[in-house]
Amino acid sequence: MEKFVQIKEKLSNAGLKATHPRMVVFNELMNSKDHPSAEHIHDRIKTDYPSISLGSVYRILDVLVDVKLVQRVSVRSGYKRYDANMEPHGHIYCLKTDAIQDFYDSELYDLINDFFRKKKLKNFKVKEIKLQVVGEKVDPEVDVTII
Amino acid sequence: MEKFVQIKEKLSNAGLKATHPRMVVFNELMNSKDHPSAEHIHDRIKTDYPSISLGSVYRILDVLVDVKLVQRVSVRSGYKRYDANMEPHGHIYCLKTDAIQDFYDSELYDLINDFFRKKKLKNFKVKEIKLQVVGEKVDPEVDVTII
DNA sequence: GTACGTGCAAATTGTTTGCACTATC
DNA sequence: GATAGTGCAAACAATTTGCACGTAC
Repeated sequence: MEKFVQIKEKLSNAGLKATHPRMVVFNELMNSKDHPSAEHIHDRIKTDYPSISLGSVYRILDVLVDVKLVQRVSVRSGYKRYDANMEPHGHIYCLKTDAIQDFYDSELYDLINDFFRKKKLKNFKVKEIKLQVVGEKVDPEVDVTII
Repeated sequence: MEKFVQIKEKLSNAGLKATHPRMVVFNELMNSKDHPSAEHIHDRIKTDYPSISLGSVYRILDVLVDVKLVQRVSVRSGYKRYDANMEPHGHIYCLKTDAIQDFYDSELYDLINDFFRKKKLKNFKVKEIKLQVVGEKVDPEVDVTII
């Protein structure tokens, strides 16, 4: 699996065995920008790797989340969705299509971080600040863009 | 059910029949500040109203969300949680205890709203902006406070 | 009285787990 | 070769649904 060299390294660095199923799942998630669920990922990879089981996909996603190579995105939908992008960013969630799109804006992130640097939360250790913009795409086929 | 007069009115105004189960569920949620799940609510009200079924609690919460008397809060947990507070506010989520606490700060909300007034999202109609502060309580027994 | 809501139980959906086997280190 | 990971199927948990009965308007 020559094409998985970087992925292999990431897994090893995280202290995980670089197994074939893990590389395939992680690779698929890194190449997806639509924040798929475990079932989505399973569907997509089983063409190339038919023997992979859904249970393993669930287990693999759990360990990837544990070692912080991947994060979960929580939205209204009744299932968990995943994101291999670990840079600080927000999510745009479309109620109509259930689509989740990444949203970057360092200016806004600075604003929010500055805020939490001034106002402190007592009795709480902040790990992460999640920002979700909920609404509806006008044209469901097209991505949202920022002007 | 004299104590439910205001609730009765809210339901009627929303175009819903003011049934006993609906009033009991809505009342319970309004008196909870811990963002309970359907099962939590069912457990809490069945002392006073033993005949109520869990299925009905689910259905009632769904219609209350539909008419915007109640909102869903999405966090990591594997179940849906509800909030009868419809004022704009954020949520503090504790990874250790699974507790959700409301978080008000008009200054921060102004900041974020100003931001989205300037930078527009193309092809997207924003309905709501959700802010979630994820982390861990130091003392799990005590609420988080803002300084 | 009628249309909508409810209780109950069964069905569905998403996720987790136990166990025998396999592959990585 | 030891240990941790996988496939498979069964178990579980949260939520939804069909249907006969009940209740608000």
